[in-house]
Amino acid sequence: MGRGKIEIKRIENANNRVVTFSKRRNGLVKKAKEITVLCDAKVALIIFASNGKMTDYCCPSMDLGAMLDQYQKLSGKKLWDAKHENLSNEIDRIKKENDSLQLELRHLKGEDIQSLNLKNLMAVEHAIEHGLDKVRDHQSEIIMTKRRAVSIYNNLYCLLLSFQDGICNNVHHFFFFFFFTGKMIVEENRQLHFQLQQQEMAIASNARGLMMRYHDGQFGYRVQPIQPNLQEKIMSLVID
Amino acid sequence: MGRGKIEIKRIENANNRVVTFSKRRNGLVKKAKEITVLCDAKVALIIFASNGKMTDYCCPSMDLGAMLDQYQKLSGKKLWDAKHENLSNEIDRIKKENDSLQLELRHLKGEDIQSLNLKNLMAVEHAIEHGLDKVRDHQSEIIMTKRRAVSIYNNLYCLLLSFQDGICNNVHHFFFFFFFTGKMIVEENRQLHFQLQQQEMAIASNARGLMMRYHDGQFGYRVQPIQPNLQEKIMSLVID
DNA sequence: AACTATTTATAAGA
DNA sequence: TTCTTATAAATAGTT
Repeated sequence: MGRGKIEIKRIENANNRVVTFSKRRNGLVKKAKEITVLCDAKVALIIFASNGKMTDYCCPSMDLGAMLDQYQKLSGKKLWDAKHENLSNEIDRIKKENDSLQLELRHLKGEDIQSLNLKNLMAVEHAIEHGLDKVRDHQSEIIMTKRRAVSIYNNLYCLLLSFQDGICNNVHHFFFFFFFTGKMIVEENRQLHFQLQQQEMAIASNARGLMMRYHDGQFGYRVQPIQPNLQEKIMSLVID
Repeated sequence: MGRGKIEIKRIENANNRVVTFSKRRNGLVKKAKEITVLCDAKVALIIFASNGKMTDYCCPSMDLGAMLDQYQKLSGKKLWDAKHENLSNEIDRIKKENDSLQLELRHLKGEDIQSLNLKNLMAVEHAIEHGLDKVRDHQSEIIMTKRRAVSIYNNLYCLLLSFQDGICNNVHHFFFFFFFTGKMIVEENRQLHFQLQQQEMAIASNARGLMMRYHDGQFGYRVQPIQPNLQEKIMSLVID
């Protein structure tokens, strides 16, 4: 269809090739539109020129996504389902992991244990006991740390009192100690105040655990002032 | 291009429409192939007939998936990325859930508790204690059940002995009891045998927990034969 | 981008 | 569906 017949093979002349592409591309899209209208057909057409420029046509009655869904169904070929499948598998894998974590968690909380046999029950018990030990160790650590901090205040306060009482009358020594440790202590005081406040709240809302161990003598501690009647003053120093 | 000019509008005659579709579909595919070869173009073409039948063409130099990837890039339209994104979000959500479960689990096992304050520690401790109570309750339940089962055997065996010893000389009574309970007991015996075997394995591999409680007298139990020297015989009856 | 000689596609009929 | 054929449409080469 033209001045001369042409063989269907790559057009070597670049200019001719581009011109022919343009003409035939228009023809192709026109024919696609025509068959759509004439025959109730659904057509999707994507054309890339060799320079990368794209032209596309999709029938108005169905969007490209739906066309491609249908294509996958009818052809059995997978376009994006492969990628989807990977993600879906990942989801399944994580969900299973999740379930097993949840089951383990419930077991440790003593839930859903009806199905466990004695051996498994004992393993769970062992894990729980181990956890309980560790948690209590850490509680005791925290409390010991606080006790040590309170000690520092105790010592500092006693130093202050000994200065007031004239026991330490070397002003130089006193200020040396006071200024070099004071800054650190002010900061510590602030933190300690916060921690004690938290502890009080904790005790108020969940008194049982700590009280039990307090009475056991396991973690109980008291500030031990060098001068017995100073305890209240020291505590107010710590807390304010 | 035909015997007569036609308007580009739906062909009402169904037969003509189908014939025209067939002809034009072939023409469309042929032209798609030609432009591919002549002009180095990349073409993808999907055609659905009104009856649902599909025809497709894709240039040999690029598969449809790659064509569509390119289409998405150049057009900015999303074909499957939206679905993709949903799945990715789902994965993120589940992973977060997973992390929080894992953290809770580690806390219950006494791991990663350095960052917990005293209040949280006490909540964890409380959860652990509660779980431990439940697990031990269930252990004790299992063991009580076994003890009851062993009791039945004990009674049965004693009945048997009393018959042998002539204490119960009413054959009718004996067989009445024996046959009506025998079938049930044989089945129970089999299950009990299995459970005890498991228990032995559990004890062998994790002796500590049970032994401790055994010595505490918390769960310990013994078969109490009515005739003292029968204990070994009864146990072998139960186990074999 | 237009022109036009020619090829190609296809509508209608068989 | 396929073949035939008259005719419309597409387009290759030219301007």
